[in-house]
Amino acid sequence: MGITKQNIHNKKANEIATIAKVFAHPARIAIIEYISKQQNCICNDIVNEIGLAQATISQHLKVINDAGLLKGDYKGKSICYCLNVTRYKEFQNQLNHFFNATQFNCC
Amino acid sequence: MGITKQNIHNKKANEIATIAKVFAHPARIAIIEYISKQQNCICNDIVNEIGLAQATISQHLKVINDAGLLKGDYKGKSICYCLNVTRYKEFQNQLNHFFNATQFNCC
DNA sequence: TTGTAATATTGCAATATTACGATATTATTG
DNA sequence: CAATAATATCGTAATATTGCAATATTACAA
Repeated sequence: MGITKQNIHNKKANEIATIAKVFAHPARIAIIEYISKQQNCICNDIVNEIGLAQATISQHLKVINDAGLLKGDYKGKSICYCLNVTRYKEFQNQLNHFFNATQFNCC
Repeated sequence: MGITKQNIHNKKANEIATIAKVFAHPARIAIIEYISKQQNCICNDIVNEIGLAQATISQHLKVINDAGLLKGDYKGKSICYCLNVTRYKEFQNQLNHFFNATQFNCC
């Protein structure tokens, strides 16, 4: 993208964009949905479910995790990935706050 | 991205991702915020405000517009861009629906 | 510890996005 | 219609994201 200019925008705009980016790929939506439905979530199941290579799934999980949306505990040889409820709600609130702050004066 | 595999995911996942993508860049957040505050919004003002080239702003506006979020009317020599309230609320609802549908059974 | 199953990381190729200068359109004004 | 101002599009370069095979880690089990 030529030169990155994300730094010219204010902090809040960057925060919203960063949150939105996590949800901006259907594979990540599918992964989040799938995790949310499981009691014990194992990555290998995700691979079978989503239809992408293990490396790719792992990469998407990293994006979700880096955003703070995951908690992972080892259960046997697998990791049980779980959604971080607090963080998740926080994201929802921040997005709603942005939406609600938008005014419609024009036209 | 190697080969695009967005088609392997279900329709709803793609819809959410498509919506999120609009908000996944700080410049677009800034543009939306700026438009929301104006009575008469002119692109040239946006250029001065955001600090990106006119062509770049126009490109971002296209993304926002293609998502159905804009209405534009010519006022004199300028276009008055306005947010499409209905569509905007629709997006907010769809995102909230997705968030609210997420369960937290695990861990 | 050694072996094994699950997950993460690395390296690389393909595709998408971002950014901008130059140029083309468009609508208004004269 | 010609000139002008505002906006869109084109072409291209830089950067980011996505995807996967191969490989490395990791945690448990034997």
